[in-house]
Amino acid sequence: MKTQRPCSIAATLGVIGEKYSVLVLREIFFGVRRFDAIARNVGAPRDVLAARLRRLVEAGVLERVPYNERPQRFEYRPTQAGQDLRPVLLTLMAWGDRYLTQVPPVTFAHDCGARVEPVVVCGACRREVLPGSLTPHFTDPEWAA
Amino acid sequence: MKTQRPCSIAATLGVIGEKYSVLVLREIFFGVRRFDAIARNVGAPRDVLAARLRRLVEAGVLERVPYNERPQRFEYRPTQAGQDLRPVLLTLMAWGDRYLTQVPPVTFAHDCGARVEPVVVCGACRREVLPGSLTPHFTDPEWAA
DNA sequence: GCGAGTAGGTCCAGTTTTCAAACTCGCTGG
DNA sequence: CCAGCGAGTTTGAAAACTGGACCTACTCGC
Repeated sequence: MKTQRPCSIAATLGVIGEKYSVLVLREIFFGVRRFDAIARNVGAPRDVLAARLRRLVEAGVLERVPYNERPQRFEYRPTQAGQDLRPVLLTLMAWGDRYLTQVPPVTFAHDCGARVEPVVVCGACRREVLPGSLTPHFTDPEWAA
Repeated sequence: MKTQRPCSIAATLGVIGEKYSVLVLREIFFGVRRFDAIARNVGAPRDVLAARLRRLVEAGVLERVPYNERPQRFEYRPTQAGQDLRPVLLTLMAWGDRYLTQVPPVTFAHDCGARVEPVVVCGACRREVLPGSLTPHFTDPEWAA
């Protein structure tokens, strides 16, 4: 690949950026853990799904654990790193709900009773991160914007 | 494409899920607005970049506005819908910073003075959305997990 | 006026991915 | 014995991506 700006967004996309990877994670978060069920729900070709699962396991996002000996059968579970991708899926879902659908196909109820509308806040001050409120700082000045 | 679960995540990926689309948005958020500069920074082939920009404009995420007549020159600006994708990029970046890099290549200072560590909270109760705290509800029972 | 440079693309041929369907392997249940 | 399931692998054709060359329309320095 050509040279590109060093960036954690690009790095993350190197793990979950290929087609279907995020949808696989969605199924995992819904509790779907078996190859055939994931294939059905995401609509991916089986060879592509096999490749994505391998990649996600290799990257430490999923774990491949046997649930049956003879014949050997495996299921896929999220690791802690996998769990920590949940915010990414929630923000993707929130945007789609707002701009692409009339009726959200899936909603989440939060513990507090409300339907979850995820909001991204600054971990320090707990206020919402608004467009103008951020100043980037580049570690490598060669790539400063 | 095969049938797949109806889902706002998939819908959103239909807009920004192709290779380079998210990196284009990253550049836009850094304030980079011109074709050549975006091409350099994301490392995409120029024809692919042209296709991505067309798609993002068509989807209402970016606007193509002239900044020069004779010769006609255009720049790309985020719409409100585009701005609202910022949380997606922030959560992607946060995950990469945590799991894939030692030194974050880019950090953001928030208005409050702190380095931003984005946290996703429930819009209603303002508490962090934790793994076990969500219950999915499916509009179409055929696709319930 | 002439060549070089800039900006925003398009076009091309070669490589890589993706696709849908068919097939394999090891079992289980009737 | 035969059918079926689960988890993949194989196959051959279609689609997407790749890096680079090229095109158009200017502007600048000489």
